[in-house]
Amino acid sequence: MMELTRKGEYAIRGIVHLAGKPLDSVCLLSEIAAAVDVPPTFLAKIFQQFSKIGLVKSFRGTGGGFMLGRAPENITLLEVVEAVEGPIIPNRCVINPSDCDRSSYCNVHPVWKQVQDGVRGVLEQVTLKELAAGSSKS
Amino acid sequence: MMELTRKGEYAIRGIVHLAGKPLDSVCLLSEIAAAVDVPPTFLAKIFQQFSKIGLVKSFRGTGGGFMLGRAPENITLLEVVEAVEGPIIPNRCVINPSDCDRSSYCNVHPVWKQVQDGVRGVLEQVTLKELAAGSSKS
DNA sequence: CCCTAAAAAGACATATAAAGTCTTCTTAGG
DNA sequence: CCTAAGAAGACTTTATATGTCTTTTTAGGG
Repeated sequence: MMELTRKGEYAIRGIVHLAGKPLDSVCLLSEIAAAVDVPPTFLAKIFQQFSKIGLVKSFRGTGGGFMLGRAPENITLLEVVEAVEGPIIPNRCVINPSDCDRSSYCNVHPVWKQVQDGVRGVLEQVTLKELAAGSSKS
Repeated sequence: MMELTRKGEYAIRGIVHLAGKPLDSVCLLSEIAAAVDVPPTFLAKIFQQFSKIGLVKSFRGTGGGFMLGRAPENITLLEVVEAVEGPIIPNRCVINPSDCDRSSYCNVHPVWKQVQDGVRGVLEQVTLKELAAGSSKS
């Protein structure tokens, strides 16, 4: 359980690759897709999601492509993962207690909250800069 | 992401209910299913999995049913969850590095390991005894 | 102004897994 | 040998993951 989907994995690979590029250099989606071995059409969807929330900037037309929306040290793994996978929710009742009609006597509830906080805490400490370090495959 | 499935949720509800019963009392599956509001046929599958690894003991025929396999303070939430959901694996490459052909230059790898350890650590600290406390709906 | 290169958007298709059901078999007690 | 349980496995249905395809929009260059 708790497994990252392909989408999440591809998302990380793709944006980490971009983060390894010189800042402000525009990068073709097709180039990224080839470099990280992800279906280009699928990666396109992912980068569109990134673009909407400003994790990356996109440029259309000739000479277009993508670049990071912020400096890599200011983008956390948590942001990347939640951008495409949605919020980290070990159990429905963590968000909306009313989803869990037994919440009044549910001792499991706080445990899931703890799991959620733990996972988010780990992912929040990691930035794209760290992840891109050493993976300079131009 | 990272969401527990229904199966996992049902599994917890069911075995926590059982843990709230007096020790060594045999409990009908149908009674448990009704009490925790889970489809009986589905819960049957879940308890069969529990039975195979000794988390519960089962008795067939007239007067049969289920009881906990061990004292509730000796069964952790981690065991329960992994029994039905499988091992906690945030990313495939955590288990088998060969699944991740870019592991040589993959800095994300240790992060997932940390997530895995964190989640397991939390779930391992919680026992059925604690979860059953206060939920004495006989 | 057109032609081409790119991303954006949305509909579509397929595959896998989750969620649940049904039927038959085995075991045990009365 | 009849009935009450759980065991086992096939089956169905639904949802989600994983893509693909087509059309549209945007921008640059001749």
